[in-house]
Amino acid sequence: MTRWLNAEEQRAWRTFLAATQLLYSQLDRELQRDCGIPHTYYEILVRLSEAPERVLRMSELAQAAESSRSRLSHAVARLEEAGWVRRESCPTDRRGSLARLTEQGFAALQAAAPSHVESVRRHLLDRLSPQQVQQLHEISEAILTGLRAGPESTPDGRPGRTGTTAGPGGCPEAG
Amino acid sequence: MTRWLNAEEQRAWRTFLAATQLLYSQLDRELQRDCGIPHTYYEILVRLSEAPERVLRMSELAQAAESSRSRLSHAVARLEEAGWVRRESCPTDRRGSLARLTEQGFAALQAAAPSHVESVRRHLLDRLSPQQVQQLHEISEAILTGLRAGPESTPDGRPGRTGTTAGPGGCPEAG
DNA sequence: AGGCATTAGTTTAACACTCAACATTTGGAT
DNA sequence: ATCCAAATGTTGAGTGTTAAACTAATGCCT
Repeated sequence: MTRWLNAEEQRAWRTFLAATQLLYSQLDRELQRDCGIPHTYYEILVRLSEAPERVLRMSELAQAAESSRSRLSHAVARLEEAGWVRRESCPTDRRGSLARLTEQGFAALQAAAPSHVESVRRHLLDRLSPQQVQQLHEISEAILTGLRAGPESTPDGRPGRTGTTAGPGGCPEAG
Repeated sequence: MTRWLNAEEQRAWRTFLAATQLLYSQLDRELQRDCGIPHTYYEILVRLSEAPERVLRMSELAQAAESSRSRLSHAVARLEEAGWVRRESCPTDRRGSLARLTEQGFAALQAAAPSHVESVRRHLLDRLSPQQVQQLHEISEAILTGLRAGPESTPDGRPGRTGTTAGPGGCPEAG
């Protein structure tokens, strides 16, 4: 019953997996080395820096940074200790709280950005042709749309794949 | 001096980032739910299952699973507690140790594989045309090659990109 | 043989992430 | 008005990851 991966699908999946894992661990390591924060924290600072007045509700920030509420809460606590973010109470909703990027935080982000952008270029964009960058964009868009639609939806416009080739003999080649 | 990202590069990078992050967290969550281990552990079991006699030196396993030695050491300790992997001393090198997949571990992997493969299909492969799968493969190869070559190497066969468009006005759009 | 850099693997501590439980507030339904 | 489900945000426990220090064995070099 299981629709195992055929050889080409398997190669594609495993290569993708390895490439993205190495890519992110490399970017994370460089960011950690250069400015002492993980990439997810950097992402939070970026989203804040782009918001009007550099303030956002926690929940909006969580959404913007693709983070869970819990993770964001922990992260902001840590960024607050560093003096890069300040929490304020929300005037219109007593449940809520606001996260504001401090001047110090903005300065830290400005200091970190050039080397991070350079990393992204060096490890990703410079390795791809402009056409591949375009392709990667479209592919990512498709994946994202599927994931955002929720786990129940089914991709359409594509022929059904129920008849794909059979799986492994003895061992699960499902990496 | 900084080669900031232009609009298209920025969109591509951010979409890629969001898509892969959501994809992996989704796959991880489903694997955790269905068989109680993170994806990195699953990867370890798969690599062991494919090795001759289902045994590998720790260092070989680390390489195969794209893991650091430290991480692997922790992971194998945990998998050993579960009875899925057993450590043996290496006969040819007294420093070394071998990790062997137990029958129990193999059975657990077999049980986990179908639903995991289904996840990979549902969230990734089914969303892409066969051509896009091919493109993703090539893109991943390119990234991987660059990363494996080491941080010092420069991509070749591509025109230099020193003259890209300038960066942000006030704030680092480097997400 | 002796010395020593290298390699294999583990360990510790600090940190980040997840899940579930929790307190609080909101907003609608009756 | 009252009740209750839904939403906001935090917290704590458990788990995984990382970097650096550490032990032990290897193999080369003289």
